[in-house]
Amino acid sequence: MTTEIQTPEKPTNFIRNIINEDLKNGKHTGIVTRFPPEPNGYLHIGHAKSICLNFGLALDYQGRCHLRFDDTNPAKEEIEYEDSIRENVKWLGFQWGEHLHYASDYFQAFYDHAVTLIKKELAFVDNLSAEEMRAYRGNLNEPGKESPWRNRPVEENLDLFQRMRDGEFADGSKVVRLKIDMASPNLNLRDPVIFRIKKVEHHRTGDTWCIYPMYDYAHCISDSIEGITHSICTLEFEDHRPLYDWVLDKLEVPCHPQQIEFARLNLSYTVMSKRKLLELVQEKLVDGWDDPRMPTLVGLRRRGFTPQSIRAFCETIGVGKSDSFIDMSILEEAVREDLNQRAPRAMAVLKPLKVVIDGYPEGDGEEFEAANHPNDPTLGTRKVPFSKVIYIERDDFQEEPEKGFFRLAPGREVRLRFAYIVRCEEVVKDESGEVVELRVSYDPASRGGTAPDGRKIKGTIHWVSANHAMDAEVRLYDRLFTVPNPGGKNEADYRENINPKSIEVLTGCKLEPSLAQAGVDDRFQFERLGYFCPDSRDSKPESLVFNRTATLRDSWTEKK
RNA sequence: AGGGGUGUCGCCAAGCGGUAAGGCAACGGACUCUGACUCCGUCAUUCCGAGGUUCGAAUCCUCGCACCCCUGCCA
Repeated sequence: MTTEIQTPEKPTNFIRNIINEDLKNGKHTGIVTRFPPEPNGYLHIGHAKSICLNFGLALDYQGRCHLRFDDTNPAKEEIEYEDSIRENVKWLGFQWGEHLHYASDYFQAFYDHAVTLIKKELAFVDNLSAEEMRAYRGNLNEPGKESPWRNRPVEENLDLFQRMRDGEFADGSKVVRLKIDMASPNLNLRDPVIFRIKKVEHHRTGDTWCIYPMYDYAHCISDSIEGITHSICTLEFEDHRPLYDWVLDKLEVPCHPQQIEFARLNLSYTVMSKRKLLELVQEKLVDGWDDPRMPTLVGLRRRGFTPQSIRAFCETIGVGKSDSFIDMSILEEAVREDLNQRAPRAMAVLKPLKVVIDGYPEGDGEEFEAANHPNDPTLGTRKVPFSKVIYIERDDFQEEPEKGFFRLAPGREVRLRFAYIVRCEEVVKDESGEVVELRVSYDPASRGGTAPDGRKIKGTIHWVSANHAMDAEVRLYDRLFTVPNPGGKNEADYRENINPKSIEVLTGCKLEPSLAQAGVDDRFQFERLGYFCPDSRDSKPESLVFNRTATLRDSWTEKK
């Protein structure tokens, strides 16, 4: 008998294999996954991998994926993070529909199940202090010792637990622990704590609780309550799986989801830990959580990354169990691939060099019809004004052209994109010898850019008409760190490896007028330079600010 | 008395006893009004190592080696 659910012909991975098997042998008829962030920080590209995995699986197998906030520790969690997380997931293009859940929705269930465990003599209230408990736990090589409170009578445990809940005891004075095995080689099984006292107001439940469940205990029960079939988490929870299974085995719960672990994302030239990200923000080493150099989703968004490109990235890196280290260039390549297809082209001169076209009439000049995309006519065309004085990129002129350089140089011809072929006739310098202006002649017969005599013009450069140009600030972003693994073991303090050139602010850049209409979500390719977008925070109609998302590939500079 | 994982091309990653997919990178070449894009071609006789089983092993067995994770009342 074959399954009705068609197995997608996507690149396979071990998780899909498990699901396929479960569907085939009838263990499940559909799948339910979940993305369970703790609302204590901003989502980053590593979370995107998990989001794409969980929501992607649900989509492919026509199941569903829940968004569940793992809000079991009110001391660390804040409502503002929640909003950001919801928005990020939505921005990535995924929907949880009815299934927005909170671990805090299940607080009563956690409590009731703990009572059951106590009654079954599988849990007890412990008076040991945190330090004592650490001492009793043993270590990697030695077994732990049982707490002297481990064999309290059930009634006493029940009474104490009730009073913990009622707020009779101080924070830290008591916990409830499972009775598993203090000699287990798996430290997670040495009578783990499942409830602790924290007289802290919870952002959703207020002060109705002063005891809060621990992750290991809450997570498996939450999964079960929601009917999750495959509970996907990262590798460091592998050691917790026996505990996940133990709890569900001892309790009468709706179902027993299968926990599956995969390798978290490591990206070169950035850091991914919440702690380091937070430090970067707090120490003002970056401009905030949404600094375009940050690997956070808000940062990537402000930088100009599209949801599509991030999803494509997650698709291409795959899912496995071996510790992987993905090169930043893969992420960059993902945006280029997406934007190359969709971004309208425009011309912008970042480091302007004035060029006067001798023989060209003074005045308003003329307009050229420019294609918005060289390979996709459906993106239409726009008018680009041209006149006697224009700006070109300083880098597109070399007084003494190096070998292989085929742009503008004294006596050489170059094509102004969409406009005319010009020849450099004169180089004007200031007292210090710096080139400040070029005088060029132009070939009126080459209007539009093609030479009527069919002569080959190797170089085509971009330009902006001086009279029509709009001034703008352009921020050139690069990798935040100078070393591939700034958070690695061998790197001293990652702060010392921050790339001083990770942001270069250019002012007085010249943009073609059509860019004035750019909206926050618009992405452009500035021809021959890269992909850019207006800065969502700082760009104003009267003072434009653009961010560079990524450069174009450049086999010329690379070769040098 | 430690336990749990992982090792396939520079980076990811398929493969599940029948003779090493794919992507990115790299390297050639074609095309080009973006040194972009696109397009063609090349790129692991070998799968951490050593033995063994088998007609046949990356896949099974044995013994090693390397790396990652675990001693929160964090998740």
